[in-house]
Amino acid sequence: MTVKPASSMTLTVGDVAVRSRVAPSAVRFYESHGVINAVRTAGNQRRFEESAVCRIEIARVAQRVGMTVREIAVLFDGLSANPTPEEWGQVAHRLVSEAEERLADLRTHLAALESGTRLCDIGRAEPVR
Amino acid sequence: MTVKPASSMTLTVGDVAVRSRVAPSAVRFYESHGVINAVRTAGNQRRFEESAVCRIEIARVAQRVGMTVREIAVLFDGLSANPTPEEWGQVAHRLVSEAEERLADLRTHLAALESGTRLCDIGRAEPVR
DNA sequence: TTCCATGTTGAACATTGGTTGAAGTCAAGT
DNA sequence: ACTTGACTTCAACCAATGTTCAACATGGAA
Repeated sequence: MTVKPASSMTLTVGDVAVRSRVAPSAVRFYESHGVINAVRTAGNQRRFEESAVCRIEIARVAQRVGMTVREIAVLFDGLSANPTPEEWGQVAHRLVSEAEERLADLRTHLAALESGTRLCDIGRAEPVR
Repeated sequence: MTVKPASSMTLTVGDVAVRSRVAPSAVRFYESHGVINAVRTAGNQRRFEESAVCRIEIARVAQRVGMTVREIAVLFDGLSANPTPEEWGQVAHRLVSEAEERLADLRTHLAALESGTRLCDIGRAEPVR
């Protein structure tokens, strides 16, 4: 049983840029940093999978929750050229887990600062007795 | 009824650096960007409130969830020199809300990408019939 | 009152995440 | 075959978030 490539590596830098609403320079930047992958044509031009668009869209929201481009590239590391919904699901899960962990850290630290032994309001003004 | 200042503006850059576990250069950086406030001694040296330590500690965890130094400075904008626990609580709440909003955005976008009309797995390989 | 650890400023450097521009190549339509 | 828009690389630049260095000032302890 064979599979049909179904539009494999057809998108140019400009195509990806338009579809993911980022500048072409950003598309090249993401490729050079391993967020997306490309093959080259005989004439040395990049060609991307449709999945590159998705990766970029995910990368943008991931950046908003504090992930670096490097971390995002690692997140996408084992992802195949044409990821299955299950693969996307795993990536999404790892991303949400990471973001939840950071939010939990935020809450923990804030709680510690507000009520812990080393609390924020030490040395505050007190009524003179 | 008067209040006792209780260590108002006594901390040097080095004191704040040690207490908040950042470099002295970072303390100066945060002051220059409005994350913390200082008064100057007659000899032009910075003096900080204890609250500066807390601001920096909050700032560090806030950065981990994607907030910029500028955004953090805005968050601290109305905060008094010696904030009450209520003021800290408000700041903490605004911070957590912002982080939750970003996490919600992340979930929304991921859900849209995974299952929406403009889904990630369009053009995927299919068995040849 | 002198010492020197710590403070000050300013500029240069580093890293991350890109954008812009120059100079040249590719490819798609006529 | 030519034109023209989109592609290529490389380098310079930008903003954010700091660090480091030089040159000089301060201030608390002996």
